[in-house]
Amino acid sequence: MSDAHGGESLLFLTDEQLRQGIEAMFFAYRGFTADPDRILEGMAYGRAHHRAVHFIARAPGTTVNNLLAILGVTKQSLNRVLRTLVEDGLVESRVGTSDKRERNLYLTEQGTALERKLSDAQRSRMRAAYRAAGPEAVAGFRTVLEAMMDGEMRRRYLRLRDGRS
Amino acid sequence: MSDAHGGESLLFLTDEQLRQGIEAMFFAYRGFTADPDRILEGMAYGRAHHRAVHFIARAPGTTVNNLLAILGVTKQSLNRVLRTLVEDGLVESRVGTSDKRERNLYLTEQGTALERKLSDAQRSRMRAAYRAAGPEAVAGFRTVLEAMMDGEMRRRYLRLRDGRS
DNA sequence: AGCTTAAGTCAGCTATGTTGACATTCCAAG
DNA sequence: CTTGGAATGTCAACATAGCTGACTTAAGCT
Repeated sequence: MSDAHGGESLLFLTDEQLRQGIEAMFFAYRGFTADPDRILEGMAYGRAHHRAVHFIARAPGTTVNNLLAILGVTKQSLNRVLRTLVEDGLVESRVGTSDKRERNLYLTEQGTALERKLSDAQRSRMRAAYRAAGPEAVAGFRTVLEAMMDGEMRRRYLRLRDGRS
Repeated sequence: MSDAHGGESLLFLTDEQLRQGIEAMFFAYRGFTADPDRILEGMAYGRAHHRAVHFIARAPGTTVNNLLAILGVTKQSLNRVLRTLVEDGLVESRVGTSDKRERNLYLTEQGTALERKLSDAQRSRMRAAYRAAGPEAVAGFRTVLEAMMDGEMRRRYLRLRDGRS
């Protein structure tokens, strides 16, 4: 238990420190989603559309099933979002080539434009935070976040990150 | 646009790095809320109840208005949550002493029990992540999160953190 | 041929957020 | 003392985004 942090105080593991971390996550996540949310309000879209568009941009040609697993929602929930995106011409759904039961999802030019707009806003805040915090803080930030993920989600995250999608 | 990666260690500011940070936030937040969510499902409560109970435990006697500002929701939305908590005997709402228009909110014994259960689960994951990442990573984690908050929320967070609540 | 899988759909439910309108209570300023 | 405004609470109506369950269609596999 009391492992070798070589004389380190373990003060960062007190309940008080943990609670501060919890609250930091809560408030930071609000900031994290604030800018895209602002862009989306007034459009007929919400955070769910943002997430779908993000991961389609991230892995073009991804299947519905894969997206379901990444987003962790039911197909009914995703389908509602996806349908509006396809109807509005932001997403294209092509019948799979090898397996025709599958649908491969792609952003249209219009979809790409929206994705870029949302992503620019979110990256811009991220960049400001990273710049203010410095490279070492950023490395620590990533390390803790990865340790906080559920096992299944961590695997998905790493696979995406390392391009083994 | 074509931001100079001027040969230097600004590698952590590339769009690719920022995107990875964004996805890390997304997946980590899922883990962050997973354990309390699991406890709450089946009870008549949800994440909104958890948040209310958390911040009442954090600052006993807080007013409804203060809670509204911290949670960033409308009073109607909070009121629905608060009402069920009061009806179920988890939260006590006392008329303010100096200003009788205000209501001061406190957890009952029962409310404290639920809060502890939720908080234990959430802290436990946090502790595991902190332990795995080490003190320096934790410091960086906190630094980046704070830099990511909106100004108003950062002020609230710091006030809570430093006990100037 | 028959089972499984991928996707999509319909119906209905829940949780959590939103506006808008309004009542009550109380403090404070004219 | 009255009036105006602030803090709180309530009611109604609605939107978003999640859920379950039941079902269809088409395609692939054994």
